[in-house]
Amino acid sequence: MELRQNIKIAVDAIVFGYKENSLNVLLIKQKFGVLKDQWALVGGFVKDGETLSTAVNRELAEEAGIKVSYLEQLYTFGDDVNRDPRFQVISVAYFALVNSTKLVVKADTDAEDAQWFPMHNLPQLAFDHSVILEAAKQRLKNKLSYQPIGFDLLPKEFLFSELENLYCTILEKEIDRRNFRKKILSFGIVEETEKFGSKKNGRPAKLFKFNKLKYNKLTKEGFFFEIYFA
Amino acid sequence: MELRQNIKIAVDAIVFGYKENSLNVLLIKQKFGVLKDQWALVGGFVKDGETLSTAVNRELAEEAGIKVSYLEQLYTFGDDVNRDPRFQVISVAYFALVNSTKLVVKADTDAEDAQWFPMHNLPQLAFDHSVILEAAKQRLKNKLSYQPIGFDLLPKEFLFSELENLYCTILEKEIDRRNFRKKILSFGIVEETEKFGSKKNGRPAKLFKFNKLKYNKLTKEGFFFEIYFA
DNA sequence: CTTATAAGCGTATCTTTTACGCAAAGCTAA
DNA sequence: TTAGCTTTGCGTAAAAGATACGCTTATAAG
Repeated sequence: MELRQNIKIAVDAIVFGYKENSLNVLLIKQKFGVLKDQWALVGGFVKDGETLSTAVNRELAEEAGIKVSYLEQLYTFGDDVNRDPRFQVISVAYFALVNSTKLVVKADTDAEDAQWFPMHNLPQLAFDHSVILEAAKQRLKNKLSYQPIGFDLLPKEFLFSELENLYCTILEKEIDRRNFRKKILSFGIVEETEKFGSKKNGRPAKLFKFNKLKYNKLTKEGFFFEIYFA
Repeated sequence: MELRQNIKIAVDAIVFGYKENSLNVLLIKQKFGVLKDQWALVGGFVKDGETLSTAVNRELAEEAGIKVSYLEQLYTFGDDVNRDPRFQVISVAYFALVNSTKLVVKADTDAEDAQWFPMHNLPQLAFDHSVILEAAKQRLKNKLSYQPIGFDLLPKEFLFSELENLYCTILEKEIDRRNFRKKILSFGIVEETEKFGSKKNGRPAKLFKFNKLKYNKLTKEGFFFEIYFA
């Protein structure tokens, strides 16, 4: 079969990180090529014989040297034929989260500069990357309410106030501290440890951890994680 | 920039229809080519300069001659390099619904045979199409509970019992008739008409219709459609 | 006129959500 | 040492929503 098709396929990753009440995205600035001196999402072309997953993971490793704690396909962007000025490129975007402890990226891996930007202070982005980023932000906001992905943004052990602030920050909403705690604890998938976290003032707080195994077990039994607040 | 990439990009559409307590999928059987005599999803390769949306709509028109009432991107399948035995093909799958009145497709549009199959009696499918179909079924089940897409499967005017049976059938779950009705009506997005539907026996039932405008308006104001039942 | 069948309305009970009050445990500074 | 500030952690009353049904109404068939 002969098939002349000159469409190229790329993958892009939107990597979110959370630290000190701020949601951040990982962006890279290439020193050469068309993207020279422009901030862009981590990504690149898929190689022949490579799967989509392999491609994103490779780009994440090559361009940012980062290990993500959560990764899922977001959306495939191909309704703007001129999204790349060079030629027609379809981009399969992936949504990724990293543990806040890994938020300091070793920059300049190869020929790139990787840097975290707070969501409320973004630079100009290349191509249609701001559109893709907006879609990712929406996905994050939605998923936070019906899947326990917030834990992928926090360290293994965290304070309840950190979890609560994460929800408030990302959902851009006020949540009653006491009801939030009650709801989360009622699920039985977050357990308290013996350790205490350090804070400047106030009563010392216990560290908690997410029991993923228990979550998976409960999910199989029909449990449904859900956090909605007025 | 030189870029040798021999990956081809295709679109596939999973078209669902509902009629007489049965969820159906539209499949086509090509009379020529590699797919000769095999049932497959509607789909084909994207043409140069064509957007993804344009491609699906074109395939839907060409291969099935059908107008869908709902269309959204489902997922991009590209993690199995050999999903197509000829060469590496990445498929962007779309999820579509059609109004039950259009469920009789004018077959043999060109060189194909389009036919509706009930979900519980499917033929062998080409490629990885059964995997794609399974993903679509899951999407349908999920979305039904938090978006009013059920109406896209029914005629403009429908009986409450039809809507209820649609939910029971697709969710494969028993739902209390009276509570279901109460819940749906409480949203204020389904209105009763003056007309009555025809049924063999029992008390005659009013026809209802979905007020999409009102739904959109309410959604902007923060309304959230949600139907979960134990 | 009786029976069968599905539509349509109402209500009591149980569960969940929401809105707060308040005590406990540490830090800081007078 | 103690008063004042801050954050954690627990509890509870009231409001809202979900669930489980009972019962009437309207038609067709026999």
